[in-house]
Amino acid sequence: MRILLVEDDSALRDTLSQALRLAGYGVDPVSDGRAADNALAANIYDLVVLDLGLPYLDGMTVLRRLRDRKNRTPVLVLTARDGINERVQGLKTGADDYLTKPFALPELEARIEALLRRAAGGQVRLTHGPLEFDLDGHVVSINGEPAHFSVREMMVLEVLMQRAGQVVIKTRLAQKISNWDDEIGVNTIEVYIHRLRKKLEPWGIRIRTIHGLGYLLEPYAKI
Amino acid sequence: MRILLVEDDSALRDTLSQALRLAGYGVDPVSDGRAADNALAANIYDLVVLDLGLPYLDGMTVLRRLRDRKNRTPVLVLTARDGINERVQGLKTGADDYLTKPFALPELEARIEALLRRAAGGQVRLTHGPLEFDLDGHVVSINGEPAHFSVREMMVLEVLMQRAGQVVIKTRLAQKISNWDDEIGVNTIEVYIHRLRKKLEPWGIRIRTIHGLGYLLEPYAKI
DNA sequence: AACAAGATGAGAATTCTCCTGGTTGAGGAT
DNA sequence: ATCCTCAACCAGGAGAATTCTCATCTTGTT
Repeated sequence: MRILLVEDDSALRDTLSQALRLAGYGVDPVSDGRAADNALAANIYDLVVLDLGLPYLDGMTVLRRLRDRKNRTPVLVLTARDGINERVQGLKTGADDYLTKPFALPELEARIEALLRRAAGGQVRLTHGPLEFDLDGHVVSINGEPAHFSVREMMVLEVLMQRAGQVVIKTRLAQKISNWDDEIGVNTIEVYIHRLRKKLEPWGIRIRTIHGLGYLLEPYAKI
Repeated sequence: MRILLVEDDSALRDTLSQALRLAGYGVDPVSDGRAADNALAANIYDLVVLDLGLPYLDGMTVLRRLRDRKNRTPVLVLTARDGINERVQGLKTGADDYLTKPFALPELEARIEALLRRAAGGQVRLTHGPLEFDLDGHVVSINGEPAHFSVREMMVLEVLMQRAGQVVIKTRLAQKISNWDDEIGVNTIEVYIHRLRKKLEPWGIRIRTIHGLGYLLEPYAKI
């Protein structure tokens, strides 16, 4: 799997490319829009991670030029926290997903995986009784009815579902969900668990507390 | 199991190496990045505990150099909570786990165990007749039914099961359970043994007392 | 028998969880 | 711009569960 990484901040570029290599991808890091455009014209990539604020040639332009060449390579856009409009514009222009900085590295990896899966035609669903979680589309549904869950709620739920029947330690949950520059308190996790319970218990899906350790998604049993 | 401990604060280094030795690991403590780099080039370790703020050679660099040598030894990174962005960006890079200071010693030990298990491949299940203990998932079940055990009860049970049929000295149990600083009385162990017996004897699982020494999980025999 | 070691039940001390409510900040609507 | 809504996060206190000690009783050893 070959990824083109377009990011002008050199520290971040190094960090990301090393992380992605460790995750098993082949990474070509470039630092400006012109280099990205050239690389995309000359090579075939499985995915592009594209920062928007770039020297020489704007990220948005790179994306537009790519799509103009009828190239459907998945593109994951990185935007600054306050680049609200950019995001909307990016999705319109043909980005497949976006992530606002700062983001948690695991989340980037998760989204990359999801995009690659989608591109490969695969669809990944976690199910637990009447509960379904479409990781690609970030959609949760119960009994086929789409249900509303916030981003954080989904993150917690995803971890719990992936380890259903096993204890997930609270600090581990906190780490999975935190951004990379500050960790959230464990109390926050408790609040999300509380909210998830409110939404899930009416459907017979229970999250058990393991005192002193964490939480566990109980195996589903019909009532 | 051989652990390289890289920590420049001498007090913490001593504390940790002592604790890890008590937990049964072979520990090589070093105090700076250069020493760590040399040690890693010359020896094979099962795990590295790596502080990031180091003299002579930065912890992040040690890690990168290690990975550049295609060395996959698990690395657990320790970071200061206030050592904000600079390192925190890179710390998730190539580290297998990380822990922010200050941390509780039991948590460090738990994560070390988890990393070693993961490196050894696969999940660990202890079984003893109808009793099953999934260490990673922290789930104990009897005859397939999940059973409720408190954290401390699990700790004692784990040691007993790992050395089933052999005598476990009481102080070893006490030390497995004790926290950072304060030791607990021997009677406390007796209480937990008592509780375990109450839960296990109905299923024909017996813990024998070896007077003056400790306890022993009897080989399981059907009734 | 006399002493030491262990078992046991009860409860105090400690730790953990749950939940309410409030602050902040982003994004959308007016 | 300004207001509004909603998500994210944290603080704090009531209540719950666990941990651990103590006092007492039982068992084992010499």
